[in-house]
Amino acid sequence: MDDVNANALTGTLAFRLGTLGSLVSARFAAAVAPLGVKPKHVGLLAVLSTGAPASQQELARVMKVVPSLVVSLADQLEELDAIERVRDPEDRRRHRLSLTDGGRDLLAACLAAAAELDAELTASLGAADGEALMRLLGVLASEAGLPG
Amino acid sequence: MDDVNANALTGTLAFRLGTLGSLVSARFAAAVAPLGVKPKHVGLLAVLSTGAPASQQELARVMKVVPSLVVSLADQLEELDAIERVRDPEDRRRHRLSLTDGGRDLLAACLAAAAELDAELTASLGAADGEALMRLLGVLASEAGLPG
DNA sequence: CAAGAATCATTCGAGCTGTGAACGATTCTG
DNA sequence: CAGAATCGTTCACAGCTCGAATGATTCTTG
Repeated sequence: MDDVNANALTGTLAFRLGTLGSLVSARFAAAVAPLGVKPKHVGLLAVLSTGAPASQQELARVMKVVPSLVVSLADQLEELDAIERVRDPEDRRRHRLSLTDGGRDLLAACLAAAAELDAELTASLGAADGEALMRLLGVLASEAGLPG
Repeated sequence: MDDVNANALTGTLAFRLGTLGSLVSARFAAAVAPLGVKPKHVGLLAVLSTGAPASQQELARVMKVVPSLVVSLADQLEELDAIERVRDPEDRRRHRLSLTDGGRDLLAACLAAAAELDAELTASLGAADGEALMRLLGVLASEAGLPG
């Protein structure tokens, strides 16, 4: 009945990280979909929530995506009245993106969804193991040059 | 110079799992690309390496993908002489897929690549933490119904 | 100050993945 | 034996991301 299929691949750290990562990403995407956004949008909002308004180039660099992708993400977030996009008066090539109040609310809702997902994940682990996992992933992430 | 950007999202377990997962997946894909295969191919080979020849439906079910995707994966692996695809004499609708010797070699090479990637990952963690991470991810995976 | 190089945002086309719907062949059911 | 169900296959399609080309603006440099 159950598929107990452990093979040489599944015993690999890379495999477990990869499959769990894509599973968790899918679950997070499903959780924020009712809010009208996708994970990349949330990432953009989260970056904007720290510090001053940023140009799209900065966003692209921090998020490790191509600038043209930031355009469409920002378009859609602007459509939702979640961000404001104004020309930078000091350099009129740039756009200064900043969160609106609605954007802050939207981000908060997305973070709540992430927190709930975290709770579900750590529920099967226990508090101590949950924090241990956070710490280990943090080491790996910073080692890889990722935020965290 | 460095982007020290920790925001409310990056402190989330879901975010770290997601980003690390996609990073590791990309690295694994790059590692096996010279062998002419992609991660999904390796997954198929790995499933075939355990137990008897399987039908494509079984593969699709275990790998959690749609049967039509198994068709193209099997096509390409057959092209590489990594698997054999013969009609099941007992049910001539089915195909029985099995590894060839070359397929076993190919899988071994892919597993070696995965092991090397694992070594790189755990290098920054130390042996004890590396095993702890494996264990925690294993719990999460089996909790989620994934192989592992 | 003028001309060319560089930078920013935008648009557009392309590639790659994976999906779902239709189809023919085969087997099961009653 | 007739119809339903199953297997594999094909094909068109949507989603996501990237890269090149473009226009606007600013910087550089002679």
